[in-house]
Amino acid sequence: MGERATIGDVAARAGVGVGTVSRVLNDSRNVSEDTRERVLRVIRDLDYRPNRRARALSTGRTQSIAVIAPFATEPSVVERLRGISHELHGSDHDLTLLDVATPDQRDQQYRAVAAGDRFDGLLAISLAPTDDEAEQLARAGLSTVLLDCEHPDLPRVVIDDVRGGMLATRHLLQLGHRRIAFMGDVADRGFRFSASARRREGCELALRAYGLALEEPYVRVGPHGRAVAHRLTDELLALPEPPSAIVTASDTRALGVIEAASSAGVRVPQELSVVGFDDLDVAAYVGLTTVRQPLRTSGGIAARLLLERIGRLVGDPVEKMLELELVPRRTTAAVGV
Amino acid sequence: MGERATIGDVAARAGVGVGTVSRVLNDSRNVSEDTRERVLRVIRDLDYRPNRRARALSTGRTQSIAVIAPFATEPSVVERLRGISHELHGSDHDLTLLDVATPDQRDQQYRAVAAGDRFDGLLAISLAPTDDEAEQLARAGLSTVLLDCEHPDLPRVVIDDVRGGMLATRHLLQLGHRRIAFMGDVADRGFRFSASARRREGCELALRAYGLALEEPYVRVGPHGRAVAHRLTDELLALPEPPSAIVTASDTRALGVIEAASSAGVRVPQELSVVGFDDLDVAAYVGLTTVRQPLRTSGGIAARLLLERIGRLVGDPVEKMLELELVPRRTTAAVGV
DNA sequence: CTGAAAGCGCTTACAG
DNA sequence: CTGAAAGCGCTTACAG
Repeated sequence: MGERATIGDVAARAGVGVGTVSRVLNDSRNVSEDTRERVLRVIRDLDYRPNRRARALSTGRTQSIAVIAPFATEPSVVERLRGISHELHGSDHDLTLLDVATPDQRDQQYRAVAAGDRFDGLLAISLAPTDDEAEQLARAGLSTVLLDCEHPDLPRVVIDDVRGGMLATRHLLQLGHRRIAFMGDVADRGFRFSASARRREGCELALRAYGLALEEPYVRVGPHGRAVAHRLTDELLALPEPPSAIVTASDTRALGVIEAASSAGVRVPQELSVVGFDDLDVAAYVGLTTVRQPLRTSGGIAARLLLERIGRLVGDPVEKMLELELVPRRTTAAVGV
Repeated sequence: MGERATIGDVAARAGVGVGTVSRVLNDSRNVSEDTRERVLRVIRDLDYRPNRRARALSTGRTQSIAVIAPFATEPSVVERLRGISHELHGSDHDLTLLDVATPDQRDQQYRAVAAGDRFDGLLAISLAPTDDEAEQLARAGLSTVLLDCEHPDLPRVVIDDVRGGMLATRHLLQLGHRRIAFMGDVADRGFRFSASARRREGCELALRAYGLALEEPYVRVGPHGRAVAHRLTDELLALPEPPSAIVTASDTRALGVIEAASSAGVRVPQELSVVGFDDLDVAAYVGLTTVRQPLRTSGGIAARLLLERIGRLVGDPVEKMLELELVPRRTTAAVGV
């Protein structure tokens, strides 16, 4: 139980008061060069490191930021976390991961964070706060940045999901497709995801420009995941007039679509075109046509934004909009017949 | 800045001392039913939640566990983190992720954790501590569990990597392959990874049983990743007598091998058999023959083990050995010629 | 069963 | 420039 040195030990050994040691540690100025050096030497000799808990209690700052994320479901989240983690390195801030697997947990985590004594800042990925939650966070004085979700009062890093849906759909329209289906998230299972609904809007807008509508049987929604997408694809393929192309709200779903097509003996892209969303690593590998968004970068940008804001209570809720790009690969082709 | 209630507020309003409130919060016994109810009512009325920092300072317990992980490199780590996170839910413990991308960071993070005032426990993934570090951790009284790495003094959750290498190699030998190459990690870049070296040992043992040896040109090592594996495969294929099969130390590498073979016009499995390791989701999708290890489960088991040990200073260093299984799919076949 | 007090290891006015 | 002291919000012997 290594008996760690405390600030008192350092002070005693250096022949000064603890206040002076603290000043050397923080203030910098208002300490004579002599004293500073003596204290620093003792600190080194004793291998003294300030206790963060004590400091936190005293200053009200924790040096720790929370990330709320639907971790278990989306590989894209992992990319974002990488960007965040990278940016936090060397910033002297911990990253505490608050994993969310159910709507209940989502609510719980928001409440726990807003309780307000554990973190300096919050980064929420994909899980938009309610008005109520946003207010709680503000009241707790907790700097917050949203990533891949929105709230009018909070700074955020986002993409134009509507445009993303349009990009995917337009690509298919230009290839001659007319029977285009959309596969995405259920409206709202309590997570308050919004990206999928927006992408669907974009899909509808693009179709409308061609005088087409997104008919009900061509819209399939369900929880995220390859297996679900597989099942939904089976449904689409069983339709009297199956679609010739499917726009999906994520690469993971697109993989499920391809899998289902393959089991059903439907050739991609000859008989069915598929567009994903995200451009995960696996997309390049599989040759998936997709809408690329800068996942890792988005995490870095959000983290930097948060670090800038921590402490300062300024806060016009800026919005950083990241670029999208359609990446055509081998899962889309001109319409067959 | 919502003026959160403190234990003092509760005590005042309930007409008792703070010690009593604290007892209601913790002890349970030694408080009259009357008092307890009164205090609990006030706690509810004031929406009081104890300040964890203060509690931590006072008890020396942080309710927070650290996970050191080579996060940025391995998708398999993500699976493990899921298992850990799942197990921690409802345990009232935070998970702080200490990401490691370089050997320097590895050393830094170990040192920071061993400083000893921020965490109740440590879970180290794939990054074996040195004797020195293990001792520091013990001195700091920090409960530690290792996952996918070993130290004689610490409890650990592992697989038999040697056996894993044997399983993969034997499968190929039984298919008639004799020119078998191994592709894995460089000996040690400072991370202290050991899995790859063990798997290679297993590969050699299996070969020896057939009177074969693992010749130098058939051993290719490099940092983890698809791109590197691609390059190493190019080297192998350029050999005067290229291998007919490659055992890789991870699915990610196996994907790089397949990619390289495809670019080089070498058909898999007809001209080249490939075995991965891990059985990531993508393996099933791609049809990769691989050695399956229970990644997510391993995280859960390690987390549970850690939670059991936190606080209790007992500690015979148990070892939990998880099962391996060869999963034959479409990237291995009987030797061609 | 319960209150008053000391203590956890820091920071930060307040004097000087 | 520097020391002594109060305070951050808890827990936990110590009395009673």
